[in-house]
Amino acid sequence: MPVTSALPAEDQSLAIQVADRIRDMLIDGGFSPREKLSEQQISSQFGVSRNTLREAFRLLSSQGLVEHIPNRGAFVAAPGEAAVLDIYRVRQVIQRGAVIAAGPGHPALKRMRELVAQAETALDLGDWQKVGTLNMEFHRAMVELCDSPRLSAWFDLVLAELRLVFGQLDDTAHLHEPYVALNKSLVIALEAGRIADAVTQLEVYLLKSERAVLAALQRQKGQARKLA
Amino acid sequence: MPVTSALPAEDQSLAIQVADRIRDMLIDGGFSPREKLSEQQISSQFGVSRNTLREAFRLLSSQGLVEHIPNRGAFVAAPGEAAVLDIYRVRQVIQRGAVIAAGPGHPALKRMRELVAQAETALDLGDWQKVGTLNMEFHRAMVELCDSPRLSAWFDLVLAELRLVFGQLDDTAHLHEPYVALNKSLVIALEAGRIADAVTQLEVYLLKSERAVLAALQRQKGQARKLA
DNA sequence: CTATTATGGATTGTTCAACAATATAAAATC
DNA sequence: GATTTTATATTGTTGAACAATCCATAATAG
Repeated sequence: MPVTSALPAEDQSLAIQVADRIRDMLIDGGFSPREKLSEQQISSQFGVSRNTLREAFRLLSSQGLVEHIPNRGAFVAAPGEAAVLDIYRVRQVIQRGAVIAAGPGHPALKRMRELVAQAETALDLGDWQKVGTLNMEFHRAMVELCDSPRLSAWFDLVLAELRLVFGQLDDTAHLHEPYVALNKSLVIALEAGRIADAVTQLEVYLLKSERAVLAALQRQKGQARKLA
Repeated sequence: MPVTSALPAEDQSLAIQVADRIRDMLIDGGFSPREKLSEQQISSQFGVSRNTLREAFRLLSSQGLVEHIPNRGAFVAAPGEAAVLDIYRVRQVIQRGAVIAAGPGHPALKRMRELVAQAETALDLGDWQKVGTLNMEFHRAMVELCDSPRLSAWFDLVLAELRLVFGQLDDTAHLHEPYVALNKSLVIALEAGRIADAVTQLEVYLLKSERAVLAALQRQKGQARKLA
């Protein structure tokens, strides 16, 4: 699930390798939401120099995964409601474009079908983690319908940011569960060439998903307040 | 015309300031297309250290304006046909989304109208340079119809890359000339709420523009061959 | 006791100098 | 003339240093 540079990690700049590793840790909760990323600590932890680490921070900051405050340092980004609203606005535009661009025999479409199937089995097994990743993969594949490397690459970044939001939540377990069926229905519509139908379904999907994420975020905020 | 960080250049990290300056030079032709950007030379030229310059390169490289080849250094990106095709595919998706999202009283719409008016006067004066910038501003404003900071910011980067293509061309003079009228027509359709009409016009616009750019790029390639 | 102002310590921002690793150019060999 | 070898320059990365800035604590004034 790139976001991370495609190359085999070797013969890539150290800074990029480090950025990839940190990104992974950010996404699967290796850091706390607003945690400060100390240059000294992390550079020694990763065994690289401060300069190299700073290059990595620059990348992550330009991707919205860490917030860089001048003279204060780098912090784990904690996207709030505004960010979620914005991200779903982006998804609305781009994924609608993807659905409209969907040709019937497109390879990405086949991949979407496969991913739905895998998600269904994962759902039966109760492997929520996997359902989540597969759902993300599904939407990544959808954007590939556009056949635009730039669009796909950037959408990856947006999804990474969204995953950062998920990381802030406690009860991510059933967050993706209701959507497997919707995804399947969407694929069927696309394969049948019922574009207008698919667009409607997508809009419904995104709206539902957005609300669920916002609600979960609200709950989280409430709990955080209680603790303080 | 941001792409460049919004802040007043002061109290921003030096690396970002440098990146902004280099970006400006890249866009208005301060460097040749495939020119090598020597760390030593440029760092001394800008009066910053190599480390700081490298941070700037990382940013520009992640924005597609310079190509970073491991152990070889940074080069001015020279987007080719593939990049142009991709960029226009992106524009198709995003700007179509923008037009669809256009509410009648949206401030961005007002700005679009103003920009068209300014472009018309610039056209009369034969100020091609200005016509070009205003055209870019027009499309930037169009994307603001989405009310999405992320989308706008990223679209800026894509436009910057496109401007880099223009920088490779010799005869950019009349490249934007035919489009002022189309822009005006588009605004009128939007203000009248004729969305479907506007979408069609946009598609026509983008197709024409894409073809013109590709043709100019082809010519350029031919000339380059002749010289070699 | 509260509010404000010093003060000291820690972290970031930036530079410099060094060295290893890699690529480019030139020279030497066949 | 083609290939290998040698030299040279450039990048990749590190470590140490210092100025600038922030933060928390202590000192001071009211």
